[in-house]
Amino acid sequence: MENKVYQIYQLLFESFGEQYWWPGESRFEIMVGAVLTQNTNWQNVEKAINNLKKAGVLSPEAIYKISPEQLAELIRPAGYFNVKTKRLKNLINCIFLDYGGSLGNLANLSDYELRSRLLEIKGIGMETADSIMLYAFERAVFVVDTYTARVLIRHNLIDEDCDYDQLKELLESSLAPDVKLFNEFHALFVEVGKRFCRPKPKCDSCPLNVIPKADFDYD
DNA sequence: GACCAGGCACATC
DNA sequence: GATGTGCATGGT
Repeated sequence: MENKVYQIYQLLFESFGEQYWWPGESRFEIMVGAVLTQNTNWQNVEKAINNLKKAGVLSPEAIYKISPEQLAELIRPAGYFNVKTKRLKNLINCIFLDYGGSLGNLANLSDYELRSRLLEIKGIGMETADSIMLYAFERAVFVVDTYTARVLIRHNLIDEDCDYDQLKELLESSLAPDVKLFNEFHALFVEVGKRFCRPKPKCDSCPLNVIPKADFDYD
Protein backbone atom coordinates (compact mmCIF):
# COMPACT_ATOMS: atom_id res chain seq x y z
CA MET A 1 0.00 0.00 0.00
CA GLU A 2 1.54 3.26 -1.13
CA ASN A 3 -0.14 5.95 0.89
CA LYS A 4 -0.52 4.66 4.44
CA VAL A 5 -1.86 7.95 5.70
CA TYR A 6 -4.76 7.81 3.28
CA GLN A 7 -5.23 4.11 4.06
CA ILE A 8 -5.70 5.06 7.71
CA TYR A 9 -8.33 7.59 6.70
CA GLN A 10 -10.18 4.97 4.68
CA LEU A 11 -10.10 2.41 7.48
CA LEU A 12 -11.36 4.91 10.02
CA PHE A 13 -14.08 6.25 7.77
CA GLU A 14 -15.27 2.73 6.97
CA SER A 15 -15.46 1.90 10.68
CA PHE A 16 -16.79 5.11 12.18
CA GLY A 17 -18.41 6.97 9.27
CA GLU A 18 -19.00 10.69 9.02
CA GLN A 19 -18.35 12.59 12.24
CA TYR A 20 -20.28 15.83 11.61
CA TRP A 21 -17.69 18.16 13.14
CA TRP A 22 -17.31 20.80 14.49
CA PRO A 23 -20.09 20.34 17.05
CA GLY A 24 -20.98 24.04 17.16
CA GLU A 25 -23.68 26.16 15.61
CA SER A 26 -21.79 29.27 14.62
CA ARG A 27 -18.34 30.45 13.64
CA PHE A 28 -17.99 32.20 16.97
CA GLU A 29 -19.14 29.19 18.97
CA ILE A 30 -16.50 27.10 17.21
CA MET A 31 -13.79 29.60 18.12
CA VAL A 32 -14.84 29.64 21.77
CA GLY A 33 -15.03 25.85 21.82
CA ALA A 34 -11.55 25.60 20.35
CA VAL A 35 -10.13 27.47 23.34
CA LEU A 36 -12.28 25.73 25.94
CA THR A 37 -11.37 22.24 24.71
CA GLN A 38 -7.64 22.70 25.25
CA ASN A 39 -6.51 19.58 27.09
CA THR A 40 -10.12 19.07 28.10
CA ASN A 41 -12.86 16.53 27.49
CA TRP A 42 -15.54 17.81 25.13
CA GLN A 43 -18.30 16.86 27.59
CA ASN A 44 -16.99 19.45 30.00
CA VAL A 45 -16.74 22.02 27.22
CA GLU A 46 -20.40 21.49 26.33
CA LYS A 47 -21.45 22.34 29.88
CA ALA A 48 -19.49 25.57 29.69
CA ILE A 49 -20.89 26.50 26.28
CA ASN A 50 -24.42 25.80 27.50
CA ASN A 51 -23.78 28.11 30.43
CA LEU A 52 -22.68 30.83 28.03
CA LYS A 53 -25.77 30.29 25.88
CA LYS A 54 -28.14 30.33 28.84
CA ALA A 55 -26.55 33.55 30.07
CA GLY A 56 -26.94 34.99 26.58
CA VAL A 57 -23.26 35.83 26.24
CA LEU A 58 -22.15 33.65 23.35
CA SER A 59 -21.30 36.58 21.09
CA PRO A 60 -18.17 38.69 20.60
CA GLU A 61 -19.84 41.81 22.04
CA ALA A 62 -21.14 40.05 25.15
CA ILE A 63 -17.85 38.35 25.96
CA TYR A 64 -16.06 41.62 25.34
CA LYS A 65 -18.23 43.33 27.94
CA ILE A 66 -18.62 40.62 30.59
CA SER A 67 -16.38 40.78 33.66
CA PRO A 68 -13.59 38.23 33.95
CA GLU A 69 -15.13 37.00 37.19
CA GLN A 70 -18.50 36.31 35.60
CA LEU A 71 -16.94 34.70 32.56
CA ALA A 72 -14.78 32.44 34.73
CA GLU A 73 -17.84 31.29 36.67
CA LEU A 74 -19.73 30.43 33.48
CA ILE A 75 -16.88 28.41 31.95
CA ARG A 76 -15.89 26.73 35.21
CA PRO A 77 -16.98 23.22 34.08
CA ALA A 78 -14.42 23.31 31.26
CA GLY A 79 -11.55 23.41 33.77
CA TYR A 80 -8.56 25.78 33.85
CA PHE A 81 -11.21 28.45 34.03
CA ASN A 82 -8.95 31.31 35.10
CA VAL A 83 -6.47 30.59 32.33
CA LYS A 84 -9.19 30.15 29.75
CA THR A 85 -10.94 33.34 30.81
CA LYS A 86 -7.80 35.26 29.91
CA ARG A 87 -7.41 33.36 26.65
CA LEU A 88 -10.98 34.06 25.60
CA LYS A 89 -10.61 37.72 26.50
CA ASN A 90 -7.38 37.89 24.49
CA LEU A 91 -9.12 36.35 21.50
CA ILE A 92 -12.10 38.70 21.75
CA ASN A 93 -9.91 41.74 22.28
CA CYS A 94 -8.13 40.91 19.05
CA ILE A 95 -11.42 40.61 17.20
CA PHE A 96 -12.68 43.88 18.66
CA LEU A 97 -9.69 46.13 18.75
CA ASP A 98 -8.15 45.02 15.46
CA TYR A 99 -11.14 43.85 13.45
CA GLY A 100 -14.05 45.94 14.69
CA GLY A 101 -15.75 42.99 16.37
CA SER A 102 -16.52 41.39 13.03
CA LEU A 103 -15.46 37.87 12.16
CA GLY A 104 -16.09 38.76 8.54
CA ASN A 105 -13.02 40.95 8.61
CA LEU A 106 -10.94 38.03 9.85
CA ALA A 107 -12.43 35.87 7.11
CA ASN A 108 -10.93 38.20 4.50
CA LEU A 109 -7.38 37.41 5.56
CA SER A 110 -5.25 34.99 3.60
CA ASP A 111 -4.45 31.62 5.17
CA TYR A 112 -1.01 32.83 6.15
CA GLU A 113 -2.22 36.13 7.58
CA LEU A 114 -5.05 34.52 9.53
CA ARG A 115 -2.84 31.86 11.10
CA SER A 116 -0.14 34.38 11.98
CA ARG A 117 -2.69 36.70 13.54
CA LEU A 118 -4.23 33.92 15.61
CA LEU A 119 -0.84 32.72 16.82
CA GLU A 120 0.00 36.21 18.08
CA ILE A 121 -2.83 35.89 20.61
CA LYS A 122 -1.63 34.65 23.98
CA GLY A 123 -3.37 31.36 24.65
CA ILE A 124 -3.83 30.42 20.99
CA GLY A 125 -1.22 27.85 20.05
CA MET A 126 -0.82 25.90 16.84
CA GLU A 127 -3.56 23.37 17.39
CA THR A 128 -6.12 25.91 18.49
CA ALA A 129 -5.20 28.21 15.60
CA ASP A 130 -5.50 25.38 13.10
CA SER A 131 -8.81 24.22 14.60
CA ILE A 132 -10.19 27.72 14.13
CA MET A 133 -8.74 27.88 10.62
CA LEU A 134 -10.28 24.58 9.53
CA TYR A 135 -13.54 24.44 11.40
CA ALA A 136 -14.52 28.10 11.70
CA PHE A 137 -12.98 29.52 8.51
CA GLU A 138 -12.94 26.42 6.30
CA ARG A 139 -9.28 26.64 5.38
CA ALA A 140 -7.52 23.46 4.24
CA VAL A 141 -5.06 23.07 7.09
CA PHE A 142 -4.63 19.82 9.00
CA VAL A 143 -5.30 19.96 12.72
CA VAL A 144 -2.77 17.86 14.62
CA ASP A 145 -3.54 16.77 18.14
CA THR A 146 -2.25 14.30 20.71
CA TYR A 147 -4.28 11.46 19.22
CA THR A 148 -2.94 12.16 15.73
CA ALA A 149 0.59 11.96 17.06
CA ARG A 150 -0.09 8.83 19.09
CA VAL A 151 -1.69 6.91 16.23
CA LEU A 152 0.98 7.80 13.67
CA ILE A 153 3.83 7.11 16.09
CA ARG A 154 2.42 3.78 17.22
CA HIS A 155 2.03 2.68 13.64
CA ASN A 156 5.58 3.69 12.81
CA LEU A 157 4.66 6.39 10.32
CA ILE A 158 6.69 9.06 12.06
CA ASP A 159 9.44 9.31 14.65
CA GLU A 160 8.32 9.41 18.25
CA ASP A 161 9.95 12.74 18.99
CA CYS A 162 8.53 14.54 16.01
CA ASP A 163 7.05 18.00 16.50
CA TYR A 164 3.75 19.58 15.47
CA ASP A 165 5.04 20.89 12.15
CA GLN A 166 6.47 17.54 11.12
CA LEU A 167 3.18 15.80 11.82
CA LYS A 168 1.26 18.46 9.96
CA GLU A 169 3.64 18.24 7.02
CA LEU A 170 3.30 14.45 6.84
CA LEU A 171 -0.48 14.70 6.72
CA GLU A 172 -0.76 17.63 4.35
CA SER A 173 1.80 16.18 1.94
CA SER A 174 0.01 12.82 1.91
CA LEU A 175 -3.45 14.20 1.18
CA ALA A 176 -5.21 16.45 -1.27
CA PRO A 177 -5.83 19.88 0.35
CA ASP A 178 -9.52 19.30 0.87
CA VAL A 179 -11.43 21.00 3.69
CA LYS A 180 -13.99 18.22 3.97
CA LEU A 181 -11.31 15.52 4.05
CA PHE A 182 -9.26 17.36 6.70
CA ASN A 183 -12.41 17.96 8.71
CA GLU A 184 -13.40 14.29 8.79
CA PHE A 185 -9.89 12.95 9.22
CA HIS A 186 -9.06 15.00 12.28
CA ALA A 187 -12.39 14.07 13.84
CA LEU A 188 -11.74 10.41 13.06
CA PHE A 189 -8.32 10.58 14.73
CA VAL A 190 -10.04 11.87 17.84
CA GLU A 191 -12.65 9.12 17.69
CA VAL A 192 -10.18 6.27 17.27
CA GLY A 193 -7.95 7.88 19.86
CA LYS A 194 -10.69 8.08 22.46
CA ARG A 195 -11.69 4.48 21.90
CA PHE A 196 -8.38 2.71 21.40
CA CYS A 197 -5.34 4.95 21.57
CA ARG A 198 -5.17 6.20 25.13
CA PRO A 199 -1.78 6.57 26.82
CA LYS A 200 -2.31 2.98 27.87
CA PRO A 201 -3.88 1.65 24.68
CA LYS A 202 -6.49 -1.05 24.33
CA CYS A 203 -6.08 -2.08 20.72
CA ASP A 204 -8.19 -5.23 20.69
CA SER A 205 -10.83 -4.29 18.14
CA CYS A 206 -9.17 -1.21 16.67
CA PRO A 207 -9.80 -0.89 12.93
CA LEU A 208 -6.17 0.13 12.45
CA ASN A 209 -4.85 -3.26 13.57
CA VAL A 210 -4.16 -4.14 9.93
CA ILE A 211 -1.47 -1.43 9.91
CA PRO A 212 1.75 -2.73 11.50
CA LYS A 213 2.45 -1.37 14.96
CA ALA A 214 5.67 -0.39 16.64
CA ASP A 215 6.65 -2.31 19.76
CA PHE A 216 6.23 -0.14 22.79
CA ASP A 217 6.40 -0.71 26.48
CA TYR A 218 3.52 0.93 28.25
CA ASP A 219 4.72 -0.09 31.73
C1' DG B 1 -8.70 6.61 44.01
C1' DA B 2 -6.01 6.82 39.82
C1' DC B 3 -6.13 8.12 35.27
C1' DC B 4 -6.93 11.27 31.65
C1' DA B 5 -8.97 14.80 28.50
C1' DG B 6 -9.75 17.66 21.07
C1' DG B 7 -2.91 22.68 25.03
C1' DC B 8 -0.40 26.52 26.20
C1' DA B 9 2.78 29.72 28.42
C1' DC B 10 6.35 30.24 31.38
C1' DA B 11 10.37 28.97 34.48
C1' DT B 12 14.56 26.79 34.82
C1' DC B 13 18.56 24.26 33.60
C1' DG C 1 17.17 24.33 22.84
C1' DA C 2 15.27 20.74 25.71
C1' DT C 3 12.67 19.56 29.75
C1' DG C 4 9.48 20.40 33.68
C1' DT C 5 5.43 22.54 35.77
C1' DG C 6 0.93 24.92 36.73
C1' DC C 7 -3.57 25.27 35.35
C1' DA C 8 -8.95 22.38 37.18
C1' DT C 9 -13.26 20.11 36.21
C1' DG C 10 -15.68 15.80 35.66
C1' DG C 11 -16.24 11.04 33.53
C1' DT C 12 -14.57 6.21 33.58
